[in-house]
Amino acid sequence: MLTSKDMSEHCGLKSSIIRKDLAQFGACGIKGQGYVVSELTAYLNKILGINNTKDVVLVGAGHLGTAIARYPGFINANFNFIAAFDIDDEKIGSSIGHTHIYSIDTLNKYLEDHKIEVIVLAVPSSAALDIVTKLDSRIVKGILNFTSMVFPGRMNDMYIHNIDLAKELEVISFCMKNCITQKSDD
Amino acid sequence: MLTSKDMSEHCGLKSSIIRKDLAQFGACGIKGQGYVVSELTAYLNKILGINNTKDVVLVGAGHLGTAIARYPGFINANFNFIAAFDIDDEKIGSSIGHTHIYSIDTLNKYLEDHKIEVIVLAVPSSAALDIVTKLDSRIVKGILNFTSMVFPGRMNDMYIHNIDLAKELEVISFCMKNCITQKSDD
DNA sequence: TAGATTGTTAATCGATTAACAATC
DNA sequence: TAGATTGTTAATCGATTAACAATC
Repeated sequence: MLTSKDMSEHCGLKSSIIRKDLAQFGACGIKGQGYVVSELTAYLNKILGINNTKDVVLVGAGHLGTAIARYPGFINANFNFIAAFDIDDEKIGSSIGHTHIYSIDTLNKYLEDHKIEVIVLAVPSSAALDIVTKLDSRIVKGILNFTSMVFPGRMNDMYIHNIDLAKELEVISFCMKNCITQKSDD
Repeated sequence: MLTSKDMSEHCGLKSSIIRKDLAQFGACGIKGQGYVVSELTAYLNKILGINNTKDVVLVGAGHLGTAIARYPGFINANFNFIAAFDIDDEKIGSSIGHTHIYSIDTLNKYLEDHKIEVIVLAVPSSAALDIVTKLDSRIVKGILNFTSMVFPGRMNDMYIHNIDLAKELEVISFCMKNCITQKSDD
């Protein structure tokens, strides 16, 4: 059991807005008590669309791709790297943990056969555009783009979420310079 | 020369707010003309505190650390990985590009000797807390934390910016589920 | 019942926008 | 000068907050 006040203390928001937002999504607290943790997490996962395990595919098995596939947070968020793809013959046939590495030439067929909706792109930026344009947007609906190539947020009917690691260092730099207390986003 | 309208078309914000925000920071456009690109970038870099090259140190030279040090965006943002530190004897003595890898035991002395204000943390989460608590907060002012260990936004007098790669996949998942058009953040 | 905390309202606050005088 | 776009104002919009009746 968790109250809105508990949550507010953890994340630096006022308790009233936590109650309001949860109510907005229809989450059901118990008056005088708070929120049942198990119900709440299930509810939030459902809102985020991660209530059941989702298979995703890694494209690019270099250092960044390997780090991503091994990143512990993805497992907690119910994401499963079902396969990886690379252009390098040395890597094809090997594995990152339980994730097998296939030839990039077989990517589109794999996506179609396994109905993969989300891919994680960690190839050199020079290769990014070519891969993205060849994707079948009837199959792939979302791309998490770790390359420094910037794509529009939406292309065809695919969501593309651009991650810019350097931007985050700029945030720190700005905060240090201006003595801003960052909102902790626990 | 760039107008607020040009910028608004690129990033999906209204031109009025671009003018307002730039004016707020004191950036100086030319009425009837727009903004001189070179002046504007210099100004924005100054605001972000990245107008001159800043040396940062990488802690953890595994896959993630290596990928980060090689990430092209950091160079553009004037960040220079002056050194890397790892616990693994195999890695110590070798390099990632021009970044030499030293023993983690020498980290704090190095930070002090070189007056390094920002470190990038890419060690296993189990090692994160120990490293952070041993840092000298009179020297280090900012930490970019790529581990899945979550730190408060501020500790002692150090800014800690937590990066959660998995969170980004949740964002995509949510957008796909709710057919939200993401704000592109070019 | 008494105590506690939700869900919701109404009030406040801040951020976004449209519009336009200033001026290059 | 005529055309264009800034910087800024005043109006709008939405998000945050405090407060409290409802109720577990």
